[in-house]
Amino acid sequence: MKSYKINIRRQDFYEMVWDVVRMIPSGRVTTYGHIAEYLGTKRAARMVGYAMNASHSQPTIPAHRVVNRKGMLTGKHHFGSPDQMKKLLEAEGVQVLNDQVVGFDKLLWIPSKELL
DNA sequence: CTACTGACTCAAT
DNA sequence: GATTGAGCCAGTA
Repeated sequence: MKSYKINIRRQDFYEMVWDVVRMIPSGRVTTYGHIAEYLGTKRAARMVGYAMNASHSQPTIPAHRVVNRKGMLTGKHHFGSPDQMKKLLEAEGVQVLNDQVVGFDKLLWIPSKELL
């Protein structure tokens, strides 16, 4: 694990986000806000989503495991197909109902707590 | 350089 | 409790 929280300003923001997302265990999900918080800037939740948009070049980024704080699949439309995200989640054992993660509170994976 | 936008979140009404 | 407005940072026009 790298020591973040200090170099955060812009340069490797995307890389850090990607690293965190890559660490998300299969069958678990996390939120933009938690990732941003882990990176130090809690208010950079939007940037996390922005980084996700740039993760298209990074096939190893399970962006489907990243949802908003309510567990809603807000970014599903940015996948190839709107059903892609749901499909990927279900393939990992995550139930998705009405664009929302079922049992989101249980499946929530917080980097700063789970990873430590 | 200023303005607008966005896979977000929080606070106030 | 649902809806609305403002704050936030980075990228693009």
